[in-house]
Amino acid sequence: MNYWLMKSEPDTFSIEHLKQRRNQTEHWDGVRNYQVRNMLRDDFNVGDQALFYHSSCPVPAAVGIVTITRAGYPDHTAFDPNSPYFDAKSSAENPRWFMVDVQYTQTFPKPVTLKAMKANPELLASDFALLRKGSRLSIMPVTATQWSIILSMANAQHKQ
DNA sequence: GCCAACGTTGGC
DNA sequence: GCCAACGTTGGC
Repeated sequence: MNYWLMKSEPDTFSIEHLKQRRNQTEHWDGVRNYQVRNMLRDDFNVGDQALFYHSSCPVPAAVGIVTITRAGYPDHTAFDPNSPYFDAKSSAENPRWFMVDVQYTQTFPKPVTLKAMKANPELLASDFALLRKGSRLSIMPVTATQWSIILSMANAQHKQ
């Protein structure tokens, strides 16, 4: 099983939105980057867990956990001419873009902010993809070590 | 295959 | 709103 970090702009789709969806589940559509596409298509497994990360907002932070309930399958928004994610070069016969399903699992008592992560020497030493200069991927892998550091940060913040 | 121009991301 | 960093596009 793998760990991931998945970015979303909370104005568009926050962890609260996910929590309110039917079955607290939603497909993660709209990825239009090949590196991320490859991860969605090839590396996501049912049961994987991901940090839900709020980006492009006042306090960028990992705000909770989601669980992967369906592995990579074609992103149908690419087939819809009315969708902002439409891509004429993607077809049902030869899909170019993929998505997974995620289910709400947990909201952290307090978000683990980007600022706090940058201030954590262990995370910095672990070469965390999120903290790499110029890192812009909307989905990135998280190691088991990084995962446990971030969860312990979430819990430590809770105890304060 | 190179690379300039352009678009996007995302923190600040 | 700014801008650094990166990805994509398309002319050559």
